[in-house]
Amino acid sequence: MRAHTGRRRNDEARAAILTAATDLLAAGEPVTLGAIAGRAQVGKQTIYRWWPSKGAVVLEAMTERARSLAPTASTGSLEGDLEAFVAATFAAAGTPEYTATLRGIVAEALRDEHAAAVLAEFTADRREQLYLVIERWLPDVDADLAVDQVYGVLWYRILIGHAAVDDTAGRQLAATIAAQLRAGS
Amino acid sequence: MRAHTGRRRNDEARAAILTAATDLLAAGEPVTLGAIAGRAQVGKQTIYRWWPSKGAVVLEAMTERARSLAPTASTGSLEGDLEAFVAATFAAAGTPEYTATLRGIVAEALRDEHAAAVLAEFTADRREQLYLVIERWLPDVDADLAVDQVYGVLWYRILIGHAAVDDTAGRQLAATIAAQLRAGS
DNA sequence: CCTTGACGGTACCAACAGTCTCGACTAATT
DNA sequence: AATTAGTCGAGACTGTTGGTACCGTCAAGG
Repeated sequence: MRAHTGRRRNDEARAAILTAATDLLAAGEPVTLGAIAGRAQVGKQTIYRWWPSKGAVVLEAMTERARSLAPTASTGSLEGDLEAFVAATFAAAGTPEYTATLRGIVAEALRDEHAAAVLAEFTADRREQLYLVIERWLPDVDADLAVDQVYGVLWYRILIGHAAVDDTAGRQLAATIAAQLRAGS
Repeated sequence: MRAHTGRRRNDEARAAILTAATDLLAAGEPVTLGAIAGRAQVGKQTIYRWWPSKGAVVLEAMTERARSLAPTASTGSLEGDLEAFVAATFAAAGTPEYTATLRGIVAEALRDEHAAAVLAEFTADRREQLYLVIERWLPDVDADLAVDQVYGVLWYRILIGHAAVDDTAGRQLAATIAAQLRAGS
């Protein structure tokens, strides 16, 4: 096993590809691989050298962006923490660009197994964040169902589009879930 | 406006098309238009004469099948009715064929506006059924969020696949939602 | 028997995911 | 400095699919 030789991976290209992907998603334009490559000023092969499929690119782009939404500092109570986290999540996910992006991601995941795997990872990460918020106050409660209720309502509304995904909805749901968790402990 | 002349619509062809669509979905095979037409022994044009897009066909096929799942007779309590309905829904939706079908439908809806409209109608119908169950016992409660919690968990788990969608999960969720509704009334 | 319109079948088109090849470039090894 | 390995952007190419156009045929009303 000899050391690496040859030209190294261009990180600017990587960043440009991910940025192009999120830009297209957010703009509502069709996210084709040609469009990503064109906008990133990159050859298609450069994309396929590093990602197994188009869906994987899109999901990685999205995942990077979502890292910004982390649980905030404690507010002093389960109710407060939960409300802050869930409301922030709903408010962020409810913006038109973000909604379009999340829909696009599900579409990718449903026809590409690589993308599905990354989506599973992404959602697991999100659930874990919420679980941590709950566990801080109620370490012994089984919160799996409660967590699924929160993200279930979020994704369901995003996909179907029949009801609002916003700050207010998030607050209402958080209060409901908090009461449910307290009753179950 | 003259009366209708010419050959009439062949209802066998319509049925064959819808059956072929559900068969393919259930079998997990790729649901392409050519495959539907081939399996139904039908020309592609015959499909496009009656449906605006592939997604519309698939969704109509699915909707017809889902009509079978209706709310059952009352068991004597909110808790009982809710548990019966939700558990039956989860049990039905959790079977591998049905899960595959539902995923396929979302995939169609995400890239075809006709399909999206039909999916919106379909899910609205499902919510209405659940709402009726609740309203029978708690006519004055605002059940919108509770309904979304039920179907949210269902769809979320179906799409991500991280947790079971079965009888047991349905029962647990139904009990939780029933308690929540009682507390809120 | 003639017109109307649906039928099955198939050739066709455009868009797209993914592969392959090309000459140019860059970094480690010799 | 020369060699070698591996990346780069670019674009041609393949295969599949959704959707359209056209064919000759079949059924029903006038």
